[in-house]
Amino acid sequence: MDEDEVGTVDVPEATVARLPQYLRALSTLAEAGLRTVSSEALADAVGVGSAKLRKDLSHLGSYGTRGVGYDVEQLHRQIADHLGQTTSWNVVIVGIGNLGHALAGYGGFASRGFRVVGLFDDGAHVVGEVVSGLPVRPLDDLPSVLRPGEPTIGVLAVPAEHAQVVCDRLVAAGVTSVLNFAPTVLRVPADVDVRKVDLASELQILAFHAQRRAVRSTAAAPAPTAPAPTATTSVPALQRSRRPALGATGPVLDRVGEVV
Amino acid sequence: MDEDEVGTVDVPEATVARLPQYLRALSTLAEAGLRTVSSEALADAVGVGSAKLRKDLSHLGSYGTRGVGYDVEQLHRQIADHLGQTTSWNVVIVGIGNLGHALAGYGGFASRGFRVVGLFDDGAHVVGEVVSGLPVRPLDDLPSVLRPGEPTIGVLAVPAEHAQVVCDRLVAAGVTSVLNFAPTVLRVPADVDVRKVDLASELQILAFHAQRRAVRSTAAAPAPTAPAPTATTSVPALQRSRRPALGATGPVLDRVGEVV
DNA sequence: TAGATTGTTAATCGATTAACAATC
DNA sequence: TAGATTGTTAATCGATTAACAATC
Repeated sequence: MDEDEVGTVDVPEATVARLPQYLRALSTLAEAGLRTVSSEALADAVGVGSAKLRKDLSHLGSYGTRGVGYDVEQLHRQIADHLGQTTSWNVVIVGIGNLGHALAGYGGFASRGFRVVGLFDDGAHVVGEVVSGLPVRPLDDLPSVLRPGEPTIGVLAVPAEHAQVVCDRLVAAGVTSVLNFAPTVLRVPADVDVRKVDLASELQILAFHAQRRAVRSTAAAPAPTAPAPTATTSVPALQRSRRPALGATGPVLDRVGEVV
Repeated sequence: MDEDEVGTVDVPEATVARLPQYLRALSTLAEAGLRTVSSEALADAVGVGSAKLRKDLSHLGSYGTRGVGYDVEQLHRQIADHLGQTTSWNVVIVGIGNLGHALAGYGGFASRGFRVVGLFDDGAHVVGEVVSGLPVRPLDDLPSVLRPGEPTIGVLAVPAEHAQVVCDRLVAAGVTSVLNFAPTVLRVPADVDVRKVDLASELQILAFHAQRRAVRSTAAAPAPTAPAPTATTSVPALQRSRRPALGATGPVLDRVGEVV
């Protein structure tokens, strides 16, 4: 560790993913009038351990003051710098369906320095419509909106079937950062960065854990000697689990193709 | 590894997060008429290494056939089982703003076995409105919609300021799985499972990497002996990086409170 | 039997955590 | 100086990966 310039030192991915949370917590603290904060207090506000927080900050070359803590404003600036929050980023949204619509109007983007500068869709019924103050344009207009030299993030909110094609067009137009809401794997050149948000997956993961809790609590029941007692007998739960076991409903088959 | 019953063996978190992707890929393969698939091919479709896939499946106690591969339908059933996809899950959405609206109409939920059974909001202007076929009800109606015995997932799409209060009410009503779209840390009892989706964070993480690429490519430029050449001279890029350096725009401060 | 592909082993890597010496 | 809190070290844990023996 020598140079301290932003972007010089390597920051672990897990740390990067937490930086936005720290930043947000610091904003809240600053608004509350706090000038200084300890790793303990900040970590707490974000719901992580203080050791992890300090480790994370150490990757930024951040300097707190021993015995005192961190200067809230300075640390905020430092993290914002690392996240590129000093620059305003342009965002284009492709696919103005249900979700694209919502994203176009999402206040959380603007407040963190992201400016939605273009909405795109090739559906005849949407093109031309004005959404959140911006006209929906055909995909062909992409190049005219993407100013080379201005960093632009592409948000993909199209159905899975179209995701790859649309992504290709974004890349062709010079976009190198893509946020993909379609449940598909996108193939992109090595210099393009793709992040994926899969809403249904999130529910599926929750369901996995919930089922597990349910099964566990059932499994913990003593093997019934007589015919099993009625429905949901209270059972010695293992760790977590308050819900009764799942009532079996008809099987459900996964389908492809639907999104947004 | 003895018993093979779903929910018995421990499955690593990283694996759980990939199961929905495998499931989806298997659906696609099945639709394409494939009866059998090798770990190589399936892994490929999901964008992971085949070793990782096989390791993941081994946690489920899955049995493929050496020399042959996996039976597409059987593997699909097996994973669906583990994910609790055999049961239909109820979902309630709280906060019918921009995002809640979109989620209520999101086709990707239904197709994966999630049924939206209730929409809630306390805003005078939304209550009573019908969204995607469901009436928006006041939060007080929560208990009447949540059938004890039916596993229900709560989706939080309210502004950050209200997230904790609303979450408390969900928990009080018996919800033990929460998907949180508000950029706040939720405090919940140990038996409640919370997952968070922070849309702005995703952009921030992309911005971090993009900035890094930009800085790197600039840093790789030979120290100019004469006054630096104009603007974006082509520069020996390190690995990735095609974009010019960021044009500095005014600083942007983070704010709290806005969501959805 | 020969070829293919699994399930598992062992090595490696990255992330988390607790503990503490450094230092304000 | 005494108390507080950082930044870092070292131990631990979990996840990834390559390689290969088992076996269809």
